[in-house]
Amino acid sequence: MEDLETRELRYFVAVAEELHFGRAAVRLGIAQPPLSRAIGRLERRLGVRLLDRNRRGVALTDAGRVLLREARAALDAVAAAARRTRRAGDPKRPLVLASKAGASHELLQRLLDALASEPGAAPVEVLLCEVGEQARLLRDGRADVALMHRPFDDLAGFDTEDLCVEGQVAILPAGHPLASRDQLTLADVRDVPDLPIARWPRLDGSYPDGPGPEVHTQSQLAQLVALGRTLLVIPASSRAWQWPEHVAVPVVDAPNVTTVIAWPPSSHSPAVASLVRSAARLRDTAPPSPAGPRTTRLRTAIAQKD
Amino acid sequence: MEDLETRELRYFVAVAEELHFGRAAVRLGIAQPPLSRAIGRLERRLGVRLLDRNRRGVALTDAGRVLLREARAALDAVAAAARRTRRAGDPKRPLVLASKAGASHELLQRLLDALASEPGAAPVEVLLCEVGEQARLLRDGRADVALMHRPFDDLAGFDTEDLCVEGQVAILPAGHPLASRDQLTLADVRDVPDLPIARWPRLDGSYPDGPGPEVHTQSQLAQLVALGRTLLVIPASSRAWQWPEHVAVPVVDAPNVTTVIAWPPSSHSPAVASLVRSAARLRDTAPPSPAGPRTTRLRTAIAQKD
DNA sequence: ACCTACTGATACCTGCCGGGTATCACAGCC
DNA sequence: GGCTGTGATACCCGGCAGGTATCAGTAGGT
Repeated sequence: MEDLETRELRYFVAVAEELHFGRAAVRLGIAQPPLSRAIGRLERRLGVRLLDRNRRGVALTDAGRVLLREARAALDAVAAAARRTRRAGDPKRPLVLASKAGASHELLQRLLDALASEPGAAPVEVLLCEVGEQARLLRDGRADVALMHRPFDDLAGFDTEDLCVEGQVAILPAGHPLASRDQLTLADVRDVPDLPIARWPRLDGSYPDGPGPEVHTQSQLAQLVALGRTLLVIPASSRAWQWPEHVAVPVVDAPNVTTVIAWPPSSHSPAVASLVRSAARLRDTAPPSPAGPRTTRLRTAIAQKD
Repeated sequence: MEDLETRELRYFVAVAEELHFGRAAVRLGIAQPPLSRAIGRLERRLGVRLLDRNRRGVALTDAGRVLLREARAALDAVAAAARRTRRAGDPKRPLVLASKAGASHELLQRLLDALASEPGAAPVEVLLCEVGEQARLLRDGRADVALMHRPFDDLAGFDTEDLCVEGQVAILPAGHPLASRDQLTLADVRDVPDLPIARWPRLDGSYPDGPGPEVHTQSQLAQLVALGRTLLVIPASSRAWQWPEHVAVPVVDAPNVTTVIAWPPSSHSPAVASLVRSAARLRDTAPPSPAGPRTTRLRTAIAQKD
């Protein structure tokens, strides 16, 4: 019943992701036989079958799926331990704040300004990342704190503080008929035949079925909109998407999006606590649009550049 | 930069807790020299000094304190991975529900009754534990779901759903003057000279200073109250404490206590989700105290399956 | 049916590293 | 100064991780 080693977990994750011992071994930089042995020993020690080795390839069992999820979390925790310890030893470590590239730009700007003007605040390093990447950065210790968006991002396992609430806009190619409307509903933008919703890859890299184009970066998507191939519904403050060729139209019945500041619950760092306090103070004293209370709806119709 | 092994983390935690290489080695069942080497290698790999080896013993550095906290979390995550995987392989595994012994007894009773009468529900095993133990049981995979109490328990890192809100009562020895009152305030019960508040051990086993008796189990404390040596302020539904020699008097200005059902955010198990749904349904249909203030927030955000 | 290609499992060897014993170096303390 | 107790160092040994070579089963092409 002695507990698992991280090496075994890494090996299992590699095999479970590749579903192929040979490729997994290459990825791990070892030969295939030791990998087979390690997985076999893991199954023996856990007393559970993790993989179905059928004809031509490998499939995960139910227990294997559980271990894949748990092992990823455990490996993240181990990596976070190493990273946070290294950074704790660095006397003038900056705090790392992760934010989705292009999202909540004004909020981030004001937050950084406020921190810069505060005398005792620790320096902050900003890490701009792709959609959904913040959670992993927080979990494995590469970031100390992150700006995330409810209900889009998975906030499970983090402590959070709401910062602001805003509506959503549809981003359309400028020439499209819908672009001339001054407001839309979800029904209007759902199933527009010539503007199918784009598809993002799943964790395993595969794409869901559907008519829309396949994308994996924000720039791709923004360009596809400009080309008149798809449309988006995003929070009003997202800036990276909005090209001159785009038109933003408020979607009145889309669910509101809350920008939150999130941090790992294990964090007892005073620097993180003080950053969160600064962010909350910012929210309470300087609402982004005048006359708004804490939950200001910033539905400012985005000015079309020129 | 290759990542840490769980063995190294276990070794470090042992040393950090014992603050003594020899004793830590005994606890780990190895000799002292390999332990020194392992810690030394860990420090070299992390590039950080973890321990101050001064004259006569060892002290943690700041980085060491960070690693101690992170390593415990990581080891829990690894242990949870093993436990949950084993249980996933067991076809007729019961769900494990952890609850503080003696707390929320009626709620627990009704929950179990409701589950027993539900046709498709998985069997539930109840794990009664000491104060504050639920969080660790959830974190390291020994429990799937737990009843916890805000603001007493640390809910950081778990998903929760509120179940009920209740006031608090003071538990007094029957003969005491205060016991004849029909209600009290916090000012009444604070600093009663002959009934000082009891002291619980900290994580490291030491006790805070103060006049009250030292306790580490609920039964001890209940008996001390019966003996007229201390008093308690606890949620009204806590039953384990209430002996015939006790009198419970409502404390009108004590903060309300919310009983919540909590589960690890990684849990995508449909069995856990259905149990939480049952608990929420129970709350919404059969309030524990008629006309009592209760929260009817149904925020079913349970992730469904993998 | 054959052969072939490709899969993961097995056999066996080797070198490294984790763990053991013996000892050292250093500090406090009678 | 010796004594005691600490962690570090030196050195040896055995087990296990990792390598190569090979086997074994299955799908597919002919």
